[in-house]
Amino acid sequence: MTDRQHVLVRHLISRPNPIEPQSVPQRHPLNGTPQLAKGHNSGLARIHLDTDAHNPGDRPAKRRRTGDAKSLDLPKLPVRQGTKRLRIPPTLTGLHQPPPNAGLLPSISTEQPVALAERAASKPAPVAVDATPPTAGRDSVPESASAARTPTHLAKSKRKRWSDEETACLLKGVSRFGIGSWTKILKCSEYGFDGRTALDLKDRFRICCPDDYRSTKHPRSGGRGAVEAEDGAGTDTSDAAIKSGTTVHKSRVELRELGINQPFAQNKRRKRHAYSVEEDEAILRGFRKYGNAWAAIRVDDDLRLEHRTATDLRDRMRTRYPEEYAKAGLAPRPEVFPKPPDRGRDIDNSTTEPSPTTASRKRAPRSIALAAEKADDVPQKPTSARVPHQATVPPLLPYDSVFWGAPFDEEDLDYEPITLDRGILDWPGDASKQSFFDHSRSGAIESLVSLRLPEPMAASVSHSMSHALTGSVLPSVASITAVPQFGMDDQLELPSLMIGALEPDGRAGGHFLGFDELLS
DNA sequence: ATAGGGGTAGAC
DNA sequence: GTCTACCCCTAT
Repeated sequence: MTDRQHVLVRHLISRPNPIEPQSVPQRHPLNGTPQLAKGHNSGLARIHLDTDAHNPGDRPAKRRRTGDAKSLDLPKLPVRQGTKRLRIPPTLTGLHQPPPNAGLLPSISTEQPVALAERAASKPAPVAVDATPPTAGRDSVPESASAARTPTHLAKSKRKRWSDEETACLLKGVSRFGIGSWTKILKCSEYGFDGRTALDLKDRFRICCPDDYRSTKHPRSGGRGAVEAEDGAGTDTSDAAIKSGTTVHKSRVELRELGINQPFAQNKRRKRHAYSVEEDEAILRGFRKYGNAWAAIRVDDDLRLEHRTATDLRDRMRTRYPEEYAKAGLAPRPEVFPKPPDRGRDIDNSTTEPSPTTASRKRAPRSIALAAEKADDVPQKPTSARVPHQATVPPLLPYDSVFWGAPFDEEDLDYEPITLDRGILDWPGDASKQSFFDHSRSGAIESLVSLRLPEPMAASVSHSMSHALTGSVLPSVASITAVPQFGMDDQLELPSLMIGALEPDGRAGGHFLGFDELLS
C-alpha cells in the first residue's frame, strides 16, 4: 500500500460518518432499533478500553474472543429481559450463523465425559469374564444394562464368551429361520442373547457349524445338513473333544439334544450378483425406452435382464444413475446415515464458477445434491454430464462484523440457515463504483485485499477473525478500533460504509453508502 | 405395478 | 467399518 493510500484511509476513518451524525440518536436502518450511542468526543476506542464504565458489573464480563489481545469488542447495550429477538430481514437472515468451520469445535454430546468413564474403569473391576468358570450365563449382563451401554461399556469392552444358553438359542433360531436370518433370530423374543449383534450371531454360527455355514457360500461343496451329514467331517467334533472343551463345533448329538433334527434351512436371500457393465447399460437403455416400467424393462428380450427383479432394476437405476433417475422426477435413494459435510469441498477451487465469493457453495436441492454426490462415488464409466452446481453465495459474514441493533445478546443468538442475497457483496464491483479499492476486478469484495488495509491492520484483522470464512469478510469494527498505529482513537467508521466512497482519483468523495442503500 | 424410504446381510 | 445388492413394507 502506498503512503498516499495510507493517508486516504486514515482520512476516511477519521471522518464523521455522514449518514450517522453523532448528535442524532440513530436507528437501525433495517429494524429501527436504537444503535450504539456515541458520546461527544468520546472515541470508540476509549469506550472499549473503559469497559467497566459501560458494564457496571451486574453481569459477568463477556468472554473475549481469543487470540488477539488488541481486538476489542464494542460494548453492548443492555438487553431487556424477555426481549424478543427481532426478525431479521431475509436478506440478512443467517448472517449470524456460525462459520462453516465451526464444526471443528467439539460437538455437544450427551455421553458421559471420558474422564468419568476412565474413573469408572479404574474401579476394582469385576473378574475378567474369561477367568470366570464356564458356567451358564456367567458373563451375562441384564438386557437393560447392555442396552443402556454405560460409559464403562464404552471403554474397550472385553470379549464375552458365548454361554451355552446363547449358543442353543442361536442354533434353534437358525433351525427355525434359516442361515442368514440373523436379525430375525436376534429379535425373536423366544431367544435371549447377551448384547449380541447380528454379526456376532453369524460369527458364532460360523464357528459352531462351519460346514453348514460354508454350504451357504458354496451350496454344492458341503453342508452336512445339520444332522444328516457325518459328524465333524474334517473337524474335531468328537465327544471327547467336546467334553474336553477343545472345540465349540456342535455335534449331531448336541443338535438333537436341542431338538434340531432337520437340516438348517438355507437363507432365502438370493445370491448377490455384481452388476456388469452390460447390465448397467441395458438398464439405462431400458429406462430410456420404458421409463419407470421396471417390469417391462425386465421382460424385454433385447435387454436380457430377466434374472433381475423389477425392484432390483429400480434399485440399481437409482444408485447407478441417480441423475437420470432424478431427471425423470423420481426421488433418489435416501441416505440412511447422512455423512457429515465434507469440509474440504467448501473451498474447492474446481467449482464451475471461479470467483472470490465461492468459498462456500449454495447447497443444491437435496435430491440433486445427493445425485451429484452419489455420482461421485460411482466408479466405472462416467455418466452423463453432472448437474452443474446451482450457484454460489457470498461467504458468510461473522455476526460481529454486522450491526444488529440493540436487542441482541450473544447468549440470545440462535442460528438460522443463511438466506443471503448475493447482490449484497456484488455492489462494489459495479463499474460506477470502481475505485482503487477494486483490486480484483472480479466484481465482488475480496475481503482484506479489496479493503487494502495497511499491513498491520490487515494482520490484526485477519488474526482476530481467524474464525471467519477463509478470505471472506470485512473486518469487524472491533478489530479495527484495536489498531493503535492509526492514532484514531476518536471517530471511526464502519468499514462497510466507506468502501466505494472514494473517487477514482483517490479523493474522498462520491457518497457513503448506508445499509439501506447497501441492501436495496 | 410402482414409489418411497428405508433395513439387512455379506463381501471386501 | 464401509459399501451395496438385495429385501421389506406401506402407500398409491
